[in-house]
Amino acid sequence: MMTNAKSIPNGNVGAPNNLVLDSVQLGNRVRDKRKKDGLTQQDLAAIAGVGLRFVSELENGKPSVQLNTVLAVLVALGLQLVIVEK
Amino acid sequence: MMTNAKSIPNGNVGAPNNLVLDSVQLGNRVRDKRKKDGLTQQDLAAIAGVGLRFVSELENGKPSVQLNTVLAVLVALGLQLVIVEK
DNA sequence: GTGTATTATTCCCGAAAGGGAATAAATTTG
DNA sequence: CAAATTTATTCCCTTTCGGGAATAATACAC
Repeated sequence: MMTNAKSIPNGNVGAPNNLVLDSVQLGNRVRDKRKKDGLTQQDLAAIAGVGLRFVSELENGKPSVQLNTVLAVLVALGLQLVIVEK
Repeated sequence: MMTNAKSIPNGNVGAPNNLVLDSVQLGNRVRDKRKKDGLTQQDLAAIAGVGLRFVSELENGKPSVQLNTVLAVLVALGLQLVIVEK
């Protein structure tokens, strides 16, 4: 069942605004933005040109997703990655 | 030979400071930081716990790298990913 | 509650990631 | 320039991604 981590009725699990990032936070950001945009995983998958299964796995923090596919989803949501010095 | 993109004696190919990101820019960021830290690809690979070949491919902008492996390298370099709304 | 939409998970499977090691190519040094 | 170091690429191989489709499990209505 993929070990819960969200389940807060609200939405965003933690993380102030944007900033920092691991695969779980990435998934949460994607989910939040998708919902804010009123999209279903199916919609997003179609727009990004990826599989529905992938969107689900991504949102649930699967660590071994491929960068290009992730980027396709981010672009579809109007999100961008940035690198910062820690 | 992997289609050049760097070759500027200096270092950073473009991109103001940090910001924005696709796999090629990611590779350049990684390379720049590694050199700034005086590390060899071999060193970085060892520190990050990934293969030498992977570091080479990553720095050269291979799009289909896996997120977890990328993150391992970024962490090894003291770098972090951030998501921003475009 | 029952039914419906949304999401999570499974199966099958082809394509590819990525590790180590060896080798080639390129870059740096003396 | 030659020698040494660093980086890029190839080979072999095991593991796994990720798509589609079907199914289960949730969440959301009414």
